[in-house]
Amino acid sequence: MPELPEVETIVRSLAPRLKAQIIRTGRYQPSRVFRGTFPPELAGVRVAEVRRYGKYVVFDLDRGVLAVHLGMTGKLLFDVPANRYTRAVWEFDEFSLSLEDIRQFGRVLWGETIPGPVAALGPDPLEINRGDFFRRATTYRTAVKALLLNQRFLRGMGNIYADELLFRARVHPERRTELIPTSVWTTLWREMNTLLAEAIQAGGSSISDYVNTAGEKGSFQLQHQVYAKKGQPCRRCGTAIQKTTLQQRGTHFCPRCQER
DNA sequence: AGTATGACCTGATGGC
DNA sequence: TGCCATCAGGTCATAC
Repeated sequence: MPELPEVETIVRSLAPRLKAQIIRTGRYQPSRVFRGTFPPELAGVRVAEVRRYGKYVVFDLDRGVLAVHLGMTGKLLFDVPANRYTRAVWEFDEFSLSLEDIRQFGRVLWGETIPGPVAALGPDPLEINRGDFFRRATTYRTAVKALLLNQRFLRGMGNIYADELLFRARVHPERRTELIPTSVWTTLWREMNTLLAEAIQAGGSSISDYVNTAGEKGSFQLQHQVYAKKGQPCRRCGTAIQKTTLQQRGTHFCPRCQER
């Protein structure tokens, strides 16, 4: 479910409440989310920081690091009753924090330092400069959308924002990276920054059921120009938006504005 | 080594 | 109403 702007929104609502709080209990329902390894006993351990790392919500504890990926359907919610999709509950003095995840594509990782799979991710899209973006991008030979979805290239872009970015930059999703000129990489970098900033500003995109920890929906879906707009007229040229499949992901674009 | 392809889960939706 | 196929914001293991 959540991509960078949604996770950023979640982290911003989690951090003020959790910072300096002490975990009293952690309870875990056996599920795929844990990949066979549960976190150790965390009772009495203090939360130092909560931050976003790509699409992960990272809890820096006084002892160890808890990293939560929400997958497609994961939610972190305060003070909700348990249900069949509750995978983890952390109790604090004044409130509880629950992880719900219907499809179990999310994951909970623990490490004494940042867990390996998290550390292996590429730079943050909002922190990388133009030169590094260009240098990293041009080391790959693939369809540009596949590059944007590759978390080792950059951490945090997902299907919605890849499609929206490529529309803004007027680049066809299947365009080969080795054929993209420097000027277009510059455009992609610039548009990526404004797109993600605007999406964060709007609290992310709520397509069906995404909500932040306060139960509030984001509103950036109102600003989508191609995602889930199949058949609707392009906002720039009026041509019907097309939907295809690329790497088994629904891919939306304007066939006129985004030529191969 | 880098890239493409199923696999993993459950629920919602749409066509017949 | 029921059944079946398809789709969904993501990664991961395996096959070329």
